[in-house]
Amino acid sequence: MRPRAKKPPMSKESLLPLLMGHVLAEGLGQASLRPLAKAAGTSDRMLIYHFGSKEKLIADLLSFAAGVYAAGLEAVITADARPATRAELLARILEQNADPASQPFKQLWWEIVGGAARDVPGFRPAARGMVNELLVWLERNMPPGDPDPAGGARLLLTVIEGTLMLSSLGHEDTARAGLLAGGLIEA
Amino acid sequence: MRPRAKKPPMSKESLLPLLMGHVLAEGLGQASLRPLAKAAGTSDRMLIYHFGSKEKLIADLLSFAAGVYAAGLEAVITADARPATRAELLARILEQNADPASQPFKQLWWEIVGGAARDVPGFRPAARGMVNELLVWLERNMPPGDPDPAGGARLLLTVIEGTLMLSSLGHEDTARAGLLAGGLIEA
DNA sequence: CCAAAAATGTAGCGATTGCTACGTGCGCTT
DNA sequence: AAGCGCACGTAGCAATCGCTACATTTTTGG
Repeated sequence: MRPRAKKPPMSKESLLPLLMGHVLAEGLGQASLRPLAKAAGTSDRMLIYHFGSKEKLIADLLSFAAGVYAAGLEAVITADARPATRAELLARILEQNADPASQPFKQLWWEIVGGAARDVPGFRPAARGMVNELLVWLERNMPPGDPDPAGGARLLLTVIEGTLMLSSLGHEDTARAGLLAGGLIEA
Repeated sequence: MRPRAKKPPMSKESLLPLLMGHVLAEGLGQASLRPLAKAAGTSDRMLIYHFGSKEKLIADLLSFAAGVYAAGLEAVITADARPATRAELLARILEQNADPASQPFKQLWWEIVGGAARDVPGFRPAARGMVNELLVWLERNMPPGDPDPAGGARLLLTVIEGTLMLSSLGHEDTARAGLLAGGLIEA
């Protein structure tokens, strides 16, 4: 028998992971239809056919990325025991974030933030969705007996995002020194 | 006398402010040569003539923007008296930053961060230059008698950047709640 | 089994991209 | 005055952009 071509009909759902792979690797700004299509094994013609327009495609892609991000957080939740202090929780997140494997996602994140700041059509809901996801995750995973879980989660969220940004610029040591000085992590 | 045409020969220095105006208004991603040229009252031809290539133009533009940012910080330095506590200093900066007039610059900032994270040719030095500028400014303006000015400045830098990002997404209240819970600002 | 509908390939359109080839006027030196 | 080089305008090129018209195949429903 000759090698079977992929028969399962392509759909938004089957395309989105491939498209996101290309965007993670190449960036959102350089994502034009033809390269995207090639990465997904199709043609620009079919991308428009399935998504209607590039704008809708990007919007779908961003909300898909938000879902992937949320799923990643859930995976961390059940992975290991809950940290006993805020400092431990913060350290764990930052450590996970320092993983080079999460760098493409960080790069994508800044493009999303930039788009959201300029109110590009699908960007703000995606960005807000992701930080909300992180916020409720933090709130649920605050150390037991924390005096102010809601406020503490918001504090951690803020310093996490700040550290994220500084580390994207190669300023991770600066952020770390600040967190140490603030007693937010321990040496 | 008939209306005088502009005679002073155009140069990088005279073009950069106009180019930056366009970039602040329209964004770095949409900055192609012809619109940029129109905003500066020239042609794409002359932009290439003066800057050599678009890449060099963008690099020059970013370092120019970094200079403008630094000058803005210096202006704040001499503007009023030094805050007496970290909380006051932080509050003052965040207040200045909440000014809608600084929003275009924030929008540009995320595009610079995104480019730096992806290591696009002129972006990382510009981004690092700006956060360094802010860092030394903070260090110089820490309240007198602060127990750890260096660490405190780095702590403030981190929470400032985090707050900046959250506020760009419309999450300023979340950041504020976090800073309150952390005792970094006062109600 | 046959027709309607859904899915896909091919080709191309008009616009925009960064950049260049070429010509021209203008001021400066010798 | 003759030459020369800088500063600029005009025109255009090859590549790419998002998208569409049209033809064709594949799937599905009665």
